[in-house]
Amino acid sequence: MKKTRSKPADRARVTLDEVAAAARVSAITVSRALRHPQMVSEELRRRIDGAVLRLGYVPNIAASRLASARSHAIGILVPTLYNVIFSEYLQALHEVLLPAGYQLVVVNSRYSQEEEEKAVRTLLGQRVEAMIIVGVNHTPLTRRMLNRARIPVVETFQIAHQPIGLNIALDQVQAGYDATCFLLDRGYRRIGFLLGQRDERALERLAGFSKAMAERGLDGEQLAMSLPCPSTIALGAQLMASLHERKRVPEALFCIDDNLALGAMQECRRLGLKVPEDVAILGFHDLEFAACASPSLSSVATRRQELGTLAARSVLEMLETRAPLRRKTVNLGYEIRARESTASRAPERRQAKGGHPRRGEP
Amino acid sequence: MKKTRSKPADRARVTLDEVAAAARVSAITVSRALRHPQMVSEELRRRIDGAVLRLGYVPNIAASRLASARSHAIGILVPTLYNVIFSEYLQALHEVLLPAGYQLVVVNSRYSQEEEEKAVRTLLGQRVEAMIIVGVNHTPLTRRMLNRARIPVVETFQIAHQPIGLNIALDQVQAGYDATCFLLDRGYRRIGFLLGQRDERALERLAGFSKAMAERGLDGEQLAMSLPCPSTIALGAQLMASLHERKRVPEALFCIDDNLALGAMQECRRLGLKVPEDVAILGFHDLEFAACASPSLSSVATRRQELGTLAARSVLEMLETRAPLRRKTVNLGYEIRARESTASRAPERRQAKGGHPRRGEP
DNA sequence: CTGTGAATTGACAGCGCTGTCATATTTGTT
DNA sequence: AACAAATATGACAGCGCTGTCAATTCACAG
Repeated sequence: MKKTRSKPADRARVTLDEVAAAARVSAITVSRALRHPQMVSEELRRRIDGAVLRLGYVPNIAASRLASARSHAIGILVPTLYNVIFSEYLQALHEVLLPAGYQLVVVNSRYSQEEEEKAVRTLLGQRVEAMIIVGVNHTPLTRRMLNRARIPVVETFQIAHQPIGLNIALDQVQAGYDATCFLLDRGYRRIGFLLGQRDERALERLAGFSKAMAERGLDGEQLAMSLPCPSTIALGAQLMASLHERKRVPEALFCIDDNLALGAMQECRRLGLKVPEDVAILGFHDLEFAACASPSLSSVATRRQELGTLAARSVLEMLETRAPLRRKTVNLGYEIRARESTASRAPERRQAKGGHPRRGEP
Repeated sequence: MKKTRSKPADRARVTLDEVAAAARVSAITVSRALRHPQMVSEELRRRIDGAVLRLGYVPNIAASRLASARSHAIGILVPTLYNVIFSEYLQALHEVLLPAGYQLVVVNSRYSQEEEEKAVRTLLGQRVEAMIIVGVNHTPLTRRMLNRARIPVVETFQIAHQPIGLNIALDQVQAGYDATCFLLDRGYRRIGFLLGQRDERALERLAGFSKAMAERGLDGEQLAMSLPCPSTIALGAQLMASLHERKRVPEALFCIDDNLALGAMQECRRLGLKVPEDVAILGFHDLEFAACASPSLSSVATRRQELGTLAARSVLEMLETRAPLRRKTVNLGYEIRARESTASRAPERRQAKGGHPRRGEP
């Protein structure tokens, strides 16, 4: 068989050629036997499989990618792995994309556009065949690279004003607005807002909150309280404690997510504050524990698994039809789930409309 | 410059050659300018950087890996992404390995040895330079592949009886045993055990629990209750509800992790059961919310970030010193944190029996 | 002006695999 | 029996980059 493969025990790295030699066939036949078994005769297939097993051959993916100009990889960009939201979303992506024969390359950008840019460069360098990204705000260079790559790009979780490709999202600003109105409609006026780090999605929800408050002549920004930490149950407790300490416990608390909400609720119990009588609490995302918390936690249910599933399916479709540049926004919406933690305050005084511009400040 | 690069607008994929042509230098110089800028004169570097930017060049990593026989990638295997434990662990790995110039390829095996085998094959195919794996039980083929690969291998989270390479862990059986003794020492006798899916680590802790119970002539297995689901707060609530329904609420409950514990605690509140008076509850892992729960949750603190950090640092060291085959077990231990949820039942009778030595510390 | 060594730059040959097309080999058809 | 069609296998080139080593340039001492 052609040029004898050299290296004696070079690297313990068995190559296709060596397998071919062992099976007394050509390299290309081994390649075929592995990728398209039905194209090779039973006899050779057995010989080849035997040699593969015996030698412990593992194909070199770099070589394969280079030769075939196909990476079978899809780039996934998330801000952090340390958040159930994205775990669920990733899970959904896995579920659709792996069975379809794609490999996922997951990178976290740690909430930084600069890291995102680096990650995009890396992923494109790997010649990923598509890219699914959380978020819509990128550096100019990131946008340029993505546009030039001519691969399917999906931006998720936020509505894009200028989508690069497909955009599958929920309207975070509107969700923040609606959730706030939900509280306002139930008679709450002094409404606080709790958040952890001020990432894009948090800021959009906050903007919605502020807008709703402003419309009633209330100052939202003033009542927002944050610490630059991942939003955890412990942080919720801490923020609540801090509110209490400063005697700024509001009538209702809109938390950036259910973790903060649950933490706040637990701290309330500790402080002897009743939920919802003393403080109503509204979360976001409707995480698994919201419904079973005690009192059960009102929340804004989002469909992040569907976000993932839909993003993945769309990518698959675009990859098949080779129509990468579809620009379109799909809004998956959300749903406010009223539970015990936000029972109505006053006997429905929502028609009082104009509202009192009473500032929430003590 | 040499052989004119062909393709007109072939794939919008700019190659090194094209950059080289644009900058009027040789390809190898461009390669150097990008990888070792200090080896190239100021003048050329500027020209090259300009061309790179202008053309939007992104290096083809497959080609680079093939040519250099270095992947700069490290394979990471976890059973699931949907568990904070592993998120924290991954975070730690990222923190050490990325700054060192390595790329992480994270694969989840979904708690299946078969999937793990496939994943190992994939990762070795990518010629990862090291492998960090959660768990110690693998298929024979997986073990063989890992042994043959001659790369640093680290198994984590469980003590390996036959480590492939390095083993960084805590003794899960011992932890389960000690935690159970902790409850027994506080006077609890009817102790239940709650778990979700029966993964390796859960089973080891359960084994420790059963052993401790058996030593006192109590039947542990009988009191274990599980459902094959990821262990979540909601599942904890569900299991607790089910226990209550069947009138099998024990004196104390050892939960496989803090999620189940918190869920159980919340359900207790709902059912009007007092913690710890009616049921004591002990969790595992000391997740972020344990200390701030109300009542605060006793738990067995594990050091999964350190697991990650240590694993990553060791890999780095092995990669540098090229001493891949070190076989060794490092036991990081654990610590039982007694909080409100397991106040002593009887007036301190723990010294009654000198008890079982061995704190978790190595 | 020449020699020396350091600093730059380039030529060349693959890395291990797959796409393409050519070459057997077998089977079926008239 | 002769040929077409289908099937199975192989030869070859090259994917885009980097390791190696040679060639060139330059500064400076002798």
